[in-house]
Amino acid sequence: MGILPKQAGISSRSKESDILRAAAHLFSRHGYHATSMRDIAKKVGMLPGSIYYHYASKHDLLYAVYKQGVESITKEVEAAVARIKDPEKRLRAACEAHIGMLLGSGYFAPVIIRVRPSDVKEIEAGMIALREGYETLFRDLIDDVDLSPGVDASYLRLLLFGAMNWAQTWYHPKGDSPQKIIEQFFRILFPKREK
Amino acid sequence: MGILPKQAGISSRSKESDILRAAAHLFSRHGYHATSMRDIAKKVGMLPGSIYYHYASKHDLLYAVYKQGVESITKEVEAAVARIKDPEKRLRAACEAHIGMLLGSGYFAPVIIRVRPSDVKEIEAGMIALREGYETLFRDLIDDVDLSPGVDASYLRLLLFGAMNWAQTWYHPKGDSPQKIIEQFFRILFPKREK
DNA sequence: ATTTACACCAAACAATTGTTTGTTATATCG
DNA sequence: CGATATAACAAACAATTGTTTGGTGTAAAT
Repeated sequence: MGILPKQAGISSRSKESDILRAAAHLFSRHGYHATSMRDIAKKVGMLPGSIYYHYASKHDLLYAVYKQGVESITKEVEAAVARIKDPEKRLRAACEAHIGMLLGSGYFAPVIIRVRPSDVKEIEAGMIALREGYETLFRDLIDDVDLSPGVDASYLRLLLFGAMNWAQTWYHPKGDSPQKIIEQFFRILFPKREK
Repeated sequence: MGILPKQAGISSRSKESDILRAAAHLFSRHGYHATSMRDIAKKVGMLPGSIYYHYASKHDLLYAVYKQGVESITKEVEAAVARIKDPEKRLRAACEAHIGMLLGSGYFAPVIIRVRPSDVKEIEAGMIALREGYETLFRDLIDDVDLSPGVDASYLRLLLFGAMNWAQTWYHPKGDSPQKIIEQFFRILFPKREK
């Protein structure tokens, strides 16, 4: 014991990442409770019990997916914000990245919206912690924006978050793109005076 | 041990409405798949199989709950809007009613947000139809409002709906009241010029 | 060549799921 | 009263759930 597992070559010796991807796909599409371990195993092409070699339980697997979802969307938002100075443009770039991750082709980020922490009590606290860490990003971004008098920053964040996250329920790839959606939202929230 | 005394008289004719209420409560709190027929039966104080005397299946029961949820929130919104002439005030009253029903003490309306049509394919079409009928209400209300140039009415509706519905995930009774929430939202969306 | 650790298979486990069947108690009505 | 409809119980059903256990093949390490 004590020897770290050798990473032998690049070959796909383990299906761990496939399991994670398949789980993310199914969790994001059908939710946690409507997805069975057999569904996941079938998608990967292995037997249900084999998943337990990599993950101790179903909610452990969800937590791994959820964590990767938060990390990926965090990374994307931070990258989008970098190099931009103007606070409002920073917020807008962050929103474009956020909604892009939620509505895009990836499967991990959508899970953090689709699956509610209260759905899985065993890991509820952990999910909330991850989600709050991510939301802090937006808290900071909004704090830097010059808001109209009387506008509460917290409520602006909740409004914006709600609008974006809810898009998951009505968005269709054939409709407007995520960027177009944010453009429309910002046209409403930050109207530019005629020049 | 208690053999319940037979209650002669008007009171307990049928437990159908109790079933509906219990189902609404559990569906709104835990979602559809995380709620079992046994959970519902237990809450009502009857055996699981007895539910099937009143409802043919679990998704039939959900549909009944969902329908009553839509009907109740529709009724409340229409009542709130009546007698008000000013389009913006009408929209605001509607929103207050909407979010009041979602965050209030009732259990039916929250179900239409908590349970997604895609969660239950057997009744997906029916749920979508009900939901769209309700959203038409807001479509009409927003159409009457004088919007800033460049603001798309559809996107305003989606933004508003998203913000309100998402409140279900962060609202806490100890925090601001539903009315206060709408006040903040409207302060952001419809800023009043200084007079 | 033998051992060892890895990654999975094969099969079962107990528990829970939605649902069905047959029966029974009660209230209403002719 | 007896007949009938209502509304529930009691018990089981087959299927599915998350999970466990022991075995197996393979590739690397000794």
